[in-house]
Amino acid sequence: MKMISTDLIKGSLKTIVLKVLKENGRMYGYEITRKVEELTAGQIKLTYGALYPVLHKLEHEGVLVTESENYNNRLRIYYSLTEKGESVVTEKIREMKEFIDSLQNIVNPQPGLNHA
Amino acid sequence: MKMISTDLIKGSLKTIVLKVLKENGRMYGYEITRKVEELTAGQIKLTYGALYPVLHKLEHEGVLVTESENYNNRLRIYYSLTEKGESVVTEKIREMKEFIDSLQNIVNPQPGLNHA
DNA sequence: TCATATATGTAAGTAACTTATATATTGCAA
DNA sequence: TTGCAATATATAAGTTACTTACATATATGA
Repeated sequence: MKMISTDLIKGSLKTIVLKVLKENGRMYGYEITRKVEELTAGQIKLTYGALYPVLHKLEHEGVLVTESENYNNRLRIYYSLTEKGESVVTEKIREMKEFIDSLQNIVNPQPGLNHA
Repeated sequence: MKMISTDLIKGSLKTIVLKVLKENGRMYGYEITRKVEELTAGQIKLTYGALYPVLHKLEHEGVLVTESENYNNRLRIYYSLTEKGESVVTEKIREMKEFIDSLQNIVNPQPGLNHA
């Protein structure tokens, strides 16, 4: 099973990260990539070069907060949504659902259902 | 109803154009943007600065061919899929369907359905 | 007469990524 | 005991698919 082209995924990263955090509460970066892989049956694999900068940016914007911990001599930086983050993710998900609907109307058009 | 953020749409443009051309046969650029707007209830509006370069590129790659015509003193350049284009669009649609499935598994996770 | 719709096009700029690189520990297999 | 895969985070340089702005021209309706 071929992976999805990165061009398609590009743009969805932030929403994906936030939604996974909303579902699972506190998570660390590495864990997020694994969760996304699991949810998408390996179709979407986040790269760390994309993930960490996004997490830092979201923290800087006050959407996420961090807690550092040590597990088995390995640093883990847990991220969780702030109150602001909760409302951001709600809006992002709404938008993504509309996006999915739009794509579905294109790949699987229902004749007569849309007439502008 | 707010439009979908361009970041999300970015990456889907090529597939959208090709799929619409597959459904409707011969179309000109302006017509394509209108059709996409119609199909997505105004959610996705292609910009000409993105559309025309993509059409030219796809023509250059042998995915599309053009026929110029004059309608009401206005130039219309009709695009249609080549044989190569047909197989390209089939693959693109397959990929987009997987993408939609993946996004759906994220925004609407089904517990217990995915276990890696 | 003036805005809106129709129709195509290019050039400059942005930013969200990818790819490559860096570091360090654990655990398992050869 | 050596060496690779997995775990864990991170930055820097480069790419590219777009957006925004600009350019041109006709038809149509207010």
